[in-house]
Amino acid sequence: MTESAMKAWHRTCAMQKEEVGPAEKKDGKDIKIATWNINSIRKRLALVNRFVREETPDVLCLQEIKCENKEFPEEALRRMGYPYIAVNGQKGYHGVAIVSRLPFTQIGSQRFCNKDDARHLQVVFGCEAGKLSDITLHNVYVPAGGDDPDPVSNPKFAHKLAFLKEMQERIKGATILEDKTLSLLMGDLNVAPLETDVWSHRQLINVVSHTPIECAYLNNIMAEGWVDVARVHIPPKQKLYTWWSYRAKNWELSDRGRRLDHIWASPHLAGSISAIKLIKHARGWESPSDHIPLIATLTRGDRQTPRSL
DNA sequence: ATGGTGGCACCGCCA
Repeated sequence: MTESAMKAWHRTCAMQKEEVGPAEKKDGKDIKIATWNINSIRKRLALVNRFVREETPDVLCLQEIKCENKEFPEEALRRMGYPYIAVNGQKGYHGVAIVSRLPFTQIGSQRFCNKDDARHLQVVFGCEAGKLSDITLHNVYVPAGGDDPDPVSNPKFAHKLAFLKEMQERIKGATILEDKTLSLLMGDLNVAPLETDVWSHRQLINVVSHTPIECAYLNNIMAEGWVDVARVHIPPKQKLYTWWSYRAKNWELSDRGRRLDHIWASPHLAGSISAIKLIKHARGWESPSDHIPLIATLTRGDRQTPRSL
């Protein structure tokens, strides 16, 4: 681990000691921001509807929508209460979208590795003018990387590493702690960085998603100014998964999961995240996605700036 | 030790 990666990790640990936690009282000013790899939006529209009725997120980042922009079910999502919709779609593969109750002031997407893959979408939205500055939200779908963990023989793994490298260069939270940037980065990052992010560290050490090089690359991105918010709220010694393979006979019983989906915040925003929730039972819904939704609750104070670290 | 499932496209690809 590089020195800066170490610092990023210590930021996460330092926050834990402050017990920024779910004990915090809701006052109606909370914003809930969710991420979910839906594995085809058209196939699972009913599940999205169920999720938003049960959890009422204000903003929802979707990955693997697997459709072109014009096929995205915008009208249905508007009826679910999301008038603001940003889509970066692609026929058959990948594709990301952000649907929101809060208006966007900016929408954009970045290309990675000189490919036309739809793997990124960024929006800026305000949180009640004057109370908290605008938040930049990145929705990312990192390439899975194929099966062979060798970038020489497996171009998909090489692409994954190159993608992570570009992320480190181009998507920064806050490089120094004094930087008051308020940013969120969430999505399917396809890397489970901690030993407790996989069902067996020993058995997955050479399996794509948990190899040392990917974990190092992910830590290097984090070192550019991100806090792993899920691990602020859920201790790193505790097992935590967001994905269970379709191939298991009984996903729940065998419990061979991995934490591939992440919620990161820039340091000055991380302190305003009052809760992280994983909707594990969504994996057991009828015809489910292999990923579950994650929700971050952002508690807006009355102060001009959020609580700092 | 291997193969197991799923979505979309189009008869294989990607996950």
